[in-house]
Amino acid sequence: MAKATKQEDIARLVLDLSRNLTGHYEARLAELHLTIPQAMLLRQLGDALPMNEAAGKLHCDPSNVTGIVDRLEARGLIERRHLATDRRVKQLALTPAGRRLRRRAEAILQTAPGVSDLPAGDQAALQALLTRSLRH
Amino acid sequence: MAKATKQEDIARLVLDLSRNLTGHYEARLAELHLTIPQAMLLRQLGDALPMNEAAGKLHCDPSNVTGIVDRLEARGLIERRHLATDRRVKQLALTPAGRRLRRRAEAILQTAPGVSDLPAGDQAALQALLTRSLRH
DNA sequence: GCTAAATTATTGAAGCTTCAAGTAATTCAC
DNA sequence: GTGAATTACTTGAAGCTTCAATAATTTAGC
Repeated sequence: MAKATKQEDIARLVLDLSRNLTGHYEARLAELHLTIPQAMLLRQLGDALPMNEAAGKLHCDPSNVTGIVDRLEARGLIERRHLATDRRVKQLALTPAGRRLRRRAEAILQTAPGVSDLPAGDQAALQALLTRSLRH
Repeated sequence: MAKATKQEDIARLVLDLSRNLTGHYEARLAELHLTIPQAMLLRQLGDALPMNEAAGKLHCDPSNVTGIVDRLEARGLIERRHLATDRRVKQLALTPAGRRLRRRAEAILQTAPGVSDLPAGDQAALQALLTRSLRH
């Protein structure tokens, strides 16, 4: 009776797989007492970054970054630095502790359960199809 | 420099595509003044359902359903009905207005931009690969 | 140079999400 | 049949998300 169109089925699969992945990342990052957005932010801080640009990288609103930074800063993982040349912007920079934790978070974000069990050929095919879907 | 593994790339693509899809649904559902979770809940209410089971269908915590139901009920789209045989459970049922809105929400949830632009053969291949990834 | 417009970060409101704790009702165990 | 677990729903806290509004600063126009 469902009469779901094929595109609807595929959309469901994408959302389900996405939920699986984020659930996995959540669980693994919880061991580091990090949330996904916090880890994603650390991940971007190879070099110092204005909050402004961090929001861009994270595909979220700048107002969102404020809270994430507040919590990471409270833990001493990052710090806000006033930029001398433009006193509006605050540069985000890792502390030594932040740098250490970032390495561990990155290792977690590099895994992809489910996907990693596919044979190499299938992974390549999947990558190509997803890329094409995204382009549209 | 990126040195990202292929599985990491694929995970990114899945998350990106998922973000695209939910962004699309959000925008279209906003025309009906519905959020995605609200539309998902309406979608499940072909027949009346205990809140309990609704939480299961939505893959979320029961406490979550309370708030979503509060808002839909405040708009007169659904109602809580006490079950006579077990006074703990509250059945969720659509009102006539809810039934009408549900049809419009379903039409939106059946679309899948990006995916729908792939040729039929690619769609089938993508569906197979995603299904296999989910099984692992 | 000085006003107007644009830009950066923050705050607050509303909604979703999870978890932990609490209440009410039912079931189980004896 | 009464006391103890179990189950259904709710509430509250903490975090993420968006949007709208605000303060501080910078840039542009004139």
